[in-house]
Amino acid sequence: MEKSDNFFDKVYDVVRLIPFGRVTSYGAIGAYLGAEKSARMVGWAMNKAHNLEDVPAHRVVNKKGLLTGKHHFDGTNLMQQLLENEGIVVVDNQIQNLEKVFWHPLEDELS
DNA sequence: AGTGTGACACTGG
DNA sequence: TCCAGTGCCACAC
Repeated sequence: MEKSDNFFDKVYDVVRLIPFGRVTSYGAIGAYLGAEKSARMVGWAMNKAHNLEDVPAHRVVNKKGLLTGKHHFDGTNLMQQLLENEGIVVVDNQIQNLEKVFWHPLEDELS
């Protein structure tokens, strides 16, 4: 444990930094890690992350704002429910007003 | 050491 | 905007 799989660990860290009522994309996280082209890897990281309660994977969606990973959650609409619970409007597994709820990891550093 | 895979992103039609 | 194909990189076996 505590292998600190650099890549994965960073992904988890970024996801945890996602503020309430905001979402981000795999690509954005990948870019933050310096692996913009490895967006797919981010999704894989989430695959393990969804086992970790510390990582709000429901706040991570694809660039289209589509809840691609909701299929991996316990229930069926659990991911959507969680997002709606944060004030995010989701329709047909797609986030509405994505521009408004979208959060950029790098932007957080700018603070 | 090699193969398969993946919750994506991008480009072309 | 949507559909299909391609690239991409790192992990798991």
